[in-house]
Amino acid sequence: MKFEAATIKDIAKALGLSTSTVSRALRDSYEISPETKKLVLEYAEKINYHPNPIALSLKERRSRTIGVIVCEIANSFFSQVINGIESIAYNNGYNVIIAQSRESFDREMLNLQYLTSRSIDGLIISVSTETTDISYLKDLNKKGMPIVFFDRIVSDIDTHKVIVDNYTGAYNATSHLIKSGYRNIAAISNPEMLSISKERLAGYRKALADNGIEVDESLLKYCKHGGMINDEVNTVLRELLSRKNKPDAIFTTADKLTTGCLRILKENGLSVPGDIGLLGFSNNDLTELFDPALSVIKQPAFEMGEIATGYLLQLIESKHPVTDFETKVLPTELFIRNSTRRKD
Amino acid sequence: MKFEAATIKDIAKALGLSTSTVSRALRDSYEISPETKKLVLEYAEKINYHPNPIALSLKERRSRTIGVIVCEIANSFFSQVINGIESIAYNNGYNVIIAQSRESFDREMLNLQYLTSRSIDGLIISVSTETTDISYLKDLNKKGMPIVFFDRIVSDIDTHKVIVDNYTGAYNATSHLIKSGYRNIAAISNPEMLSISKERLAGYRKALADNGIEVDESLLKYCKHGGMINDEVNTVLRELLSRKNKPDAIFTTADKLTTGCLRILKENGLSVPGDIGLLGFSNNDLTELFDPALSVIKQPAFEMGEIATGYLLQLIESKHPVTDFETKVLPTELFIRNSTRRKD
DNA sequence: TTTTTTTACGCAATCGTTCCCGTAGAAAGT
DNA sequence: ACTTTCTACGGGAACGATTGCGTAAAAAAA
Repeated sequence: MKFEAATIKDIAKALGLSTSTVSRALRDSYEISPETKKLVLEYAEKINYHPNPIALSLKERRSRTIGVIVCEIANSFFSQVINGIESIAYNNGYNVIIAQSRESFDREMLNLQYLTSRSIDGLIISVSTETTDISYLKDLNKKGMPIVFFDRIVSDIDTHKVIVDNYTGAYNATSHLIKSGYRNIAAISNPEMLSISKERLAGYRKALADNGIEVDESLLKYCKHGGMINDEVNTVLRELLSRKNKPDAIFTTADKLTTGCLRILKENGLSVPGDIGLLGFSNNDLTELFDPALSVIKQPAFEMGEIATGYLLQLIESKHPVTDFETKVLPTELFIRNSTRRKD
Repeated sequence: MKFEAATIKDIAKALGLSTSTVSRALRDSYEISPETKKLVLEYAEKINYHPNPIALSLKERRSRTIGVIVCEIANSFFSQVINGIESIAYNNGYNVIIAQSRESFDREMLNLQYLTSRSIDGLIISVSTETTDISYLKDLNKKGMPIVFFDRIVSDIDTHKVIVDNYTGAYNATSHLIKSGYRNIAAISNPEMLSISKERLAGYRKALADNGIEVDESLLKYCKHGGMINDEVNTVLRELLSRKNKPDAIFTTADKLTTGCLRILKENGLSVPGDIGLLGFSNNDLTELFDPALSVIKQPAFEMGEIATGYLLQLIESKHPVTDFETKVLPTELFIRNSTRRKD
């Protein structure tokens, strides 16, 4: 079963013209007489002719397609970013192919190879929690593949990047916790190698230090798979809650960790914020409906996608190799709700 | 700035062979001597050769790409379906292009034209709330484009379909509301033209009837844009709540409507289930964290994606035109939580 | 009338790959 | 020694569209 589209040849044959003439007529070339143009255009319309983009891609050696790799589209943050990406891409006649790494380096590599072999013109990526070996990305970039990083960036590759001010976001969030009376604040984070983890934990540390609270490293927990595996959040929470000086609040650095934490705290019969405060990064639109309504740090996800795509198209369409790269840093927004409202 | 990949010609030139020989060596043809094969394979590996899929697509007149149109990927149900689609597609060497209609018929048409002009081999679609004119889809199907519908199907086009038993799902949900003591049960739904709306409302009606409750048509409200516009949920809720005999429970037939309802009820200071019960279709994984934990009807979204893709690949790869079509009907699952737990 | 210019088209190469043919040269059969 | 059969490879068309170049015929200029 195959879908056969009309080609320029069909038009040429039907009208007794050459394919060149038809092609030129369709593109409104000055060398074609008005009558012929009219003839061709009308017939093309009649048989519903559309140029074959694959043939065009082959000829022009560009696919007008950009690849996007995120860990998962079911994550609100990433789906919002993707919406931003698509809005700009489609407006510029570009197509978007989305691939999910699911926080696995192997899957990320597979997707990367798949996308590049599919002749994408450029790549927008937020790396997985497992990604430490960036040689493939580096090679790709060196060979001329335009790449833009967002959110989870890698510092070693020189290209455009779009992030938020993770440090300040985490600093303000932690400060808010302290101001609310919490002292023994644990942090649950993605692996430390991740750029966002580093920055967010740095902000957390600084806020504690600025308020005269010593950083207790044993209150810092990492989830290797970014909470993709529910059990790992469970494990670190059990560790934290079995301490003699239990934390009175938890700061989480990722969406999945934030909601995962709340789920497990509730499953364990702990009341939030009664027994323990909770605040974390999350772009989920429904956190205000939670019990308790969650205090969260939000990123301007849609805008990040827009900016990243703007950067990428700039790289793709630049005639000369670009050597001057920008890193756009956007502000985060802190939403204070019940999960950090201490009853005292 | 352009990314130039190695071609078969590069190999041919470097080794003093013809492109035909290289091509055959790479495909392990019997007409090529073992020594030549080894030579070619090693060199190809060395320069990291990958066949250009665009050239292949042009030659084979298939893109190994399937198009997916949903209303939005940020919706849990659809992102889960997409995960199911991708898992099967990738395992079979197919690529997936996702497009969002955002409940707009115009956008759906644009995406449809875009995808077909991008030479997709097949299409998986759940139509928008606005879609009534299906002539384009019909034409496409007639011309040989393999199409599989899921969730929001159209009865007029004969092809494979994947749905859930919406009728029974809604029947059981409504029965549960009645058993819980609710009598004056309103329903908020997507437009009636949508297959799922029809079926779900039919289940709702039958459950009322079977329990001796007369269906009050004025308790049935429709949201034209499926809750994409927050205001429309607001409007219908205001209408319902300003009645003299207010509904004591609400049954919603779509994810966005369910969460939207809860948000507005809370904004209006109404307690759920104290003042009003709430139960609806939703595939959101976080509804149990809500205040109150939401009673929901879930669809086996991932499985639906898998099955739809299986059907589509079957259509694409079938040598002969397929005339015998299946409609797979999967069961829904009812989760009873606090939003329907009447305090009495 | 002859030459030049313009108009309006066709031919053929190109993109990367596959595949149907054709064919040297070696091996095998007579 | 001569014919036949393999073996191992090359030539070239094809997929659909674009585009530089060449060119008849018509129009304009000489």
